[in-house]
Amino acid sequence: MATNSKDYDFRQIEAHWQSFWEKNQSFKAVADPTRPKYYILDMFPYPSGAGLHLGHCENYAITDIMARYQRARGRNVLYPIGWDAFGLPTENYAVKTGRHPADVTRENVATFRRQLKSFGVSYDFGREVDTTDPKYFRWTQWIWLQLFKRGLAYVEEKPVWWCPALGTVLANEEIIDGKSEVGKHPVERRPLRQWVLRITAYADRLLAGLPALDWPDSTKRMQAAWIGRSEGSEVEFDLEGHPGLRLKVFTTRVDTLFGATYMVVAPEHALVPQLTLPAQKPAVAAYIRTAAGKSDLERTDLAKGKSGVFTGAYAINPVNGARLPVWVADYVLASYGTGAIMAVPAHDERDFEFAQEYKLPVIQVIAPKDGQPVELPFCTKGTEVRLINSGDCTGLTPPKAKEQLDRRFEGEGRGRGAVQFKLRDWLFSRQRYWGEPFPIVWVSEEDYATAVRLGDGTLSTPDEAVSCVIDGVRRMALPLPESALPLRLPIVTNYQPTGTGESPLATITEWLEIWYQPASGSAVPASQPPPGADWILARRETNTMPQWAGSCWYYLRFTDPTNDTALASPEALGTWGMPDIYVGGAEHAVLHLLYARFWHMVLFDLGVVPAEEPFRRLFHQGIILGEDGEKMSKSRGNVANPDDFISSHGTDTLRLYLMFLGPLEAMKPWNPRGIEGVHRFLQKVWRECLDLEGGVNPKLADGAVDAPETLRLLHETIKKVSEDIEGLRYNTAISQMMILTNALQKAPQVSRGTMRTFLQLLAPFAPHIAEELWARLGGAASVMTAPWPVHDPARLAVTEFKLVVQVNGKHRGELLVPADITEAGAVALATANAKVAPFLAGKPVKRVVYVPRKILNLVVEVPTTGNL
RNA sequence: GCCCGGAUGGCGGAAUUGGCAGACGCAACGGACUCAAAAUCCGUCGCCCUCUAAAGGCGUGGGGGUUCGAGUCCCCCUCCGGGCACCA
Repeated sequence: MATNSKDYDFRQIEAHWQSFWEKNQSFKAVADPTRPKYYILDMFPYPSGAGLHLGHCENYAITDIMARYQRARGRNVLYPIGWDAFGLPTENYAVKTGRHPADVTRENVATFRRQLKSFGVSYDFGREVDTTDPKYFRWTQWIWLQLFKRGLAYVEEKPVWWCPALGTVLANEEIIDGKSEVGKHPVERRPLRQWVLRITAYADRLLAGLPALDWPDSTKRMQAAWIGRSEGSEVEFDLEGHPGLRLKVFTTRVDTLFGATYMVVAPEHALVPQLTLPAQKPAVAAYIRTAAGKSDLERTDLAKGKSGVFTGAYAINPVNGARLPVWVADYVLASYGTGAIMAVPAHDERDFEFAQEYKLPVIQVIAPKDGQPVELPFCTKGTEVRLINSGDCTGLTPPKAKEQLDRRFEGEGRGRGAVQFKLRDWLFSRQRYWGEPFPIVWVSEEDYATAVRLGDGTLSTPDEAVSCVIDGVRRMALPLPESALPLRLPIVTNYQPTGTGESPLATITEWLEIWYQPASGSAVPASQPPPGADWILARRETNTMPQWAGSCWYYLRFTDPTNDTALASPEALGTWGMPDIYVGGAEHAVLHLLYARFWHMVLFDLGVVPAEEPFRRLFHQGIILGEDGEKMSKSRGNVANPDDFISSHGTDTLRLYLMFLGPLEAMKPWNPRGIEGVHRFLQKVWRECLDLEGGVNPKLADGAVDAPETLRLLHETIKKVSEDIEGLRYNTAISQMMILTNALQKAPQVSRGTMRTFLQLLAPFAPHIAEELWARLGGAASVMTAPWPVHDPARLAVTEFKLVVQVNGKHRGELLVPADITEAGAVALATANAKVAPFLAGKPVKRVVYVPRKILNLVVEVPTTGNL
């Protein structure tokens, strides 16, 4: 079964075992109710033309080691891989070359698959999924229909980030410092019709689920901050001269209401036109125009200072009747809260800055309990401060005052306690070709009503129809019947952006303008005669879904990748469930992980998945930097290519070295010289197993026995390697294996069993050499099928230990003492010790600190002589 | 500005609950083997003082503290990395 190479010929050996695994389908995951399952997931790779880089290798080595370990532990492991293949780079490449993105994708995937196999990763390639495969995106579209049906998808004409250079709309997260993340092009605002998902409806649950997750704390904190839950109050202010009209604000400091000296509304606030006095109209209009033209970067640039303009209107403070001038200023965001605030400059830094700029009054209403004067703005709240100058609230603590005011306003129908979130709804469309088409058509109101009536509940229509105005006509979004999925992309010959903001799909008239049969979802071009009476004129949606869509649920598909009646069967979901561990970069801490949790919760509510949270345990591997300590990038020329190392040192060496570099979660620089060290380690393992002719090393002869120290070290190593794999501390597991190897090398003889046990420990990390040596030492079948060794606690027992003796906390000597020595016995030995005694001479021992098995610290009087 | 994480030999790192700082590896140096080199093996390898050694002193970014004892805990500061950034 093994090769016959005399020396460590890793090229031959690695190829041999890779084909062995392939032939034996060693990694095929088959449901098996007799064994506990273990589902290991990598973050979904985008198959770029550049191929696998070291970051991928790090990620996949981590999970592969876990997968091989869990298999050896008897778990039924599901360890799949697939391709998040929609997306901009491929489309951009197609634009440049005129080739179909699907062809480009196929080639890139083939490269990735070949590289992964040469890396020796134990994926079940039989379960590959590809987001661009209609069999897959059929279910992406299906999930979207469920969101649509539940009223979680809607259309809005909204100003979005438009990048002229890319010819596309970008999401906020794709813009870094006011430039496109891809290519660093300038961006501008442009209103376009967009699909939006109502993720805010799940804000509370997305936040509430976080604490129970076994995720890095920093990631949980980032998600919590992104969701941004904030408790406060809503208060409605009457407006002078506008009976019946009220201005509603959200504030977290309703307790400072007596200190409000003006109001601010966002430039986009709906009441601005109504409130602005004729004399102020030109100034306000000019201000709003300027604000609209500003980029988010300019608007949020804190260094620029605050600007605003007075509308001429006054609001009335409900607690004291004070007249509060209403200003328009862009430091108040239309998209948060009610888009309007009460300004309390004494107790808010932003309001204070604005009040200084425009000479508005500042009234202090919060003071320290002890009445000490403070510098304004004074933003402290809590129970150490009291209200002043606040009418009947004077003397209360802020929490008490909030309670009292909320209750009072609720009684008056003018306010209430309220919660706001920073989280915004999710902009879920792109004006691109290479994405999932939306499974809806736009139809007239009459046709919509008829279709819904005849559909009799079979269509996934929401309670409240989604509509928009296209070319001046009101159109309704009519979902395709589920039986008509997938809705495929039409073949186009030109992938260029239209430049109007619409996707290239808008130029395919034959596909776009159709006669449509609502019951079947069938379509023919509108240029032809209608096939029947129940066919209606319709227009397709030209937006496509963003890349996030396919990656929101792929982990479910892996459990049942070829199912064509459901996204996955309940049985498959029952067998494999959710990933037991999910490994990928921290750059996805917020968006991908939040979006996927959102979809998952919706699917949970639908009864499709059995758990509310998709990813119970999450791990982020650290970034591998270039040799220069900078991020690897082509422009810096510091990119290390995994293929080079695989051909020069073998994949076992590369895997082992990547894992040995340092803690898996740490950011660490790549040092190509260090790879020699682990390569030498594997060479040494080879030599300890085999002689120069490739036969079994004579020191492993039948009847060879291990020294007791060797056995103890072996069991220590079993324990440490097992625990370190579980805890993802691979670097220390590897050093422990090196320590054992060094000891085996020095031992005159080693039992065959000990060596084989060691090879089992090595196998998850360096599987090819472990298989080879295991077979050459007479191991049965494959090393992977041997059950994982278990350490024997009795072997770890020691009869003696080294006791460190300190005097006044300083290391003064060490003694080899029996394991069961008493404190008195230890003190007696220590005081008699030649190294320790001089430090005790003539000084009585004041105190003895004895930590069994560790240290003995004798505390004596320190002579307090004046001179040193 | 706010919230996190980090700083240990020439280098990557170890020390998981306060108990021998520097495991393991790289680099370097000395030796063995060799005609020679590579490979391999044996050894040295934090800094200072010292002819060498013995012995000692100092030492985990800086300063202070708690403790018999601090890389580890507390307070202050510096630098590096990540995230958020007018969210009322």
